[in-house]
Amino acid sequence: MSKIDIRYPDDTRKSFEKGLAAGEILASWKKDAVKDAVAARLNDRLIDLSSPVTENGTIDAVNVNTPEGVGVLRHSISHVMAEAVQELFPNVKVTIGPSIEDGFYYDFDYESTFTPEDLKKIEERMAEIAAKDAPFTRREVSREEAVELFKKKGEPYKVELINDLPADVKTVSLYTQGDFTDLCRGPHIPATGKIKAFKLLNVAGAYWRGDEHNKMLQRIYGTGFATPKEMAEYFVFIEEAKRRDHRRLGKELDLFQINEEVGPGLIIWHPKGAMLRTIIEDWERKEHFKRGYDIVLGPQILRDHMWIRSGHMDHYKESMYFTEVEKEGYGIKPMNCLSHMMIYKSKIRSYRDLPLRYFELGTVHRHEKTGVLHGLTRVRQFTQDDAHILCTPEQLNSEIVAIADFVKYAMGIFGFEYEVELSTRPSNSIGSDRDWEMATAALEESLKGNRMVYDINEGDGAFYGPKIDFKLKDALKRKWQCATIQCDFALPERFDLHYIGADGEKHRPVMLHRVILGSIERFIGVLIEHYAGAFPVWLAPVQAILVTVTDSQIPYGEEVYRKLLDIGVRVEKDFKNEKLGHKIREAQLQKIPYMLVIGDKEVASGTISPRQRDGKNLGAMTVDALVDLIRGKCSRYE
RNA sequence: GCCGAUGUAGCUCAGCUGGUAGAGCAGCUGAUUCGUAAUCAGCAGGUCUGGGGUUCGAAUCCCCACAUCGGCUCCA
Repeated sequence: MSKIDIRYPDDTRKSFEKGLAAGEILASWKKDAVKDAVAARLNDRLIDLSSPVTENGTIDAVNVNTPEGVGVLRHSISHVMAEAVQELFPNVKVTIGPSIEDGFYYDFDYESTFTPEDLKKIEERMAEIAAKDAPFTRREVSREEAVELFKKKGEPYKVELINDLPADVKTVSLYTQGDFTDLCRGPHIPATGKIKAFKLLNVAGAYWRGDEHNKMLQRIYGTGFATPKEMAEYFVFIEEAKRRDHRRLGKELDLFQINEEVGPGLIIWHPKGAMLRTIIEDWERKEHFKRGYDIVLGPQILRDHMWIRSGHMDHYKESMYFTEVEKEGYGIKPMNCLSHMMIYKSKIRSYRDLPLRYFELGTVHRHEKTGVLHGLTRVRQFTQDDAHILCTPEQLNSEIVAIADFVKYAMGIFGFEYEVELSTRPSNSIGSDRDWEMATAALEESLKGNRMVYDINEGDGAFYGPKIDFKLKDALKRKWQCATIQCDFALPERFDLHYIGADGEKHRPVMLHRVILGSIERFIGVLIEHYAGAFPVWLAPVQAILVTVTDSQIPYGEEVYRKLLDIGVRVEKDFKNEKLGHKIREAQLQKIPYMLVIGDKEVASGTISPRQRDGKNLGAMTVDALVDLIRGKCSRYE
């Protein structure tokens, strides 16, 4: 037997007989190294604790309290769920079951449907399997052997998966626990006894291999944790997230409604929501002027031939609404770019004019499929903080960098963290290969030049060009695209845009489509959840509310009210015949930043006593002092 | 669009196996005039999402539509 040399994370080294199990190698390093371990990492590869180690390298334990470790645990729980499901429902066909953020799922093909009672039964069966402490065992077989095995078991999906593996894959690995064997890369926990806390959450439809042309399977979602305590904490988080849900807060704070009678995906902004939106839009206009944008406005409907020329008719028709005016077909705009290009085309442009930056708070309509609508974040009519920048190819990079800076600044203002993705050419696209390469390279170089961290999203670009997407997360960690920068060589070509260069010749400009907040509706949705409805003073639709202790202070209260309104403070009054505690509570539930208490003392001294939303009492102060306080909190945003 | 669940007063929700609808909060009226998260009493409020059907009788059972919720696909 030959020897292997092993290095541990603390740089101690040992040598072992080749083929010793990873778990044993770890155990001989530190006594408790495998106590919380669910797998091992050998040279950056995850393996089972029971896997024989046959090569030199660095080894470490993967503990269940790490993100990777809990992923292994959840993946193993999904196998246990599949075992339980097959025992309870023998004609179910298994497909795939990975771990995901916060849990796991497994997709099954089953002619009937799983009910909540079924989930309960499955859960009980899983607990029994866990109690058995059955070991997970791995074996490698040839792909032919695996195909035979799954054919015999009557598992066509598994057979399809194996058959679709690349030709150079000669063997596959199988994992067995109890009587259940699954095609799986692994690794897995040593035995089902490691499963201490799990819960099945819900059933949902999911297409086989994520393709809507394929059969719809039934996906069971669940979650699992190292300990019941961690799982309890997770459910507390879920409850908190539900309290932050913008659809709930939108109702409670009286910001907006979506009315069935009016139509799905259409937002009706109530006074407070409209105020919030106005504040954001005013801020945006100002920020755009600072950065050299021109404000423009285009019509809501444009003749069909415009959409034919742009390619929307070929590539976007099913998402558009159409209408007819005097027998002439019109398309309701789903994007703002066409009008902006017509502005560009309205006269001859010189290279000296570029870049031109046209900004519009443009309202667009998109016919979203019914199942995708979601509060403010996925709607059928929305307003974009849209701009189109027409520039020379040489100016592209600095313009993209400037936009990325703008995004960074804006997200800083609202306190958002975000992720960046570069989306490349989709299958259904217009434009030449060369233009796509140039456009993609321009975006990528700007990201790299700015040392931004980003992921690549293959084939997810717009039909006219690649894009950089900036994604924000909502309270339930769902990601929403807000800002985006799209590089477009195709539309300037289609609309024959040009400028006169220094050489006196015509040249083609490049167009950048970009939004900073994206859809204002969506952004506000995410913003509501981000602040849990407790908006900072500069954004709060109501900044302060006057509350009287008794009716006798009403005349003074009215005086203060008029003064604050006049100064421009967004103030309300609550002079109802209720006890102070009642009014404080109502203002608190409305998350108003300042409650201005007026009792006899305040009337006598010509003051108000502000109580902050956080419960802190600021004591009596003059109205002027309060105004200074509020203005101080808003100054950064003016 | 697809899969599943849900749809009762302005809001949150009860309403068992079919026997003609109930609470809390909000609203209105009155009493009370009170110092930092709910004062008391009374009143009013519903074609039980809509449309068909089964039945002597439907909020309850069946079918269809619409909407919402959770996913899938798609997407700002």
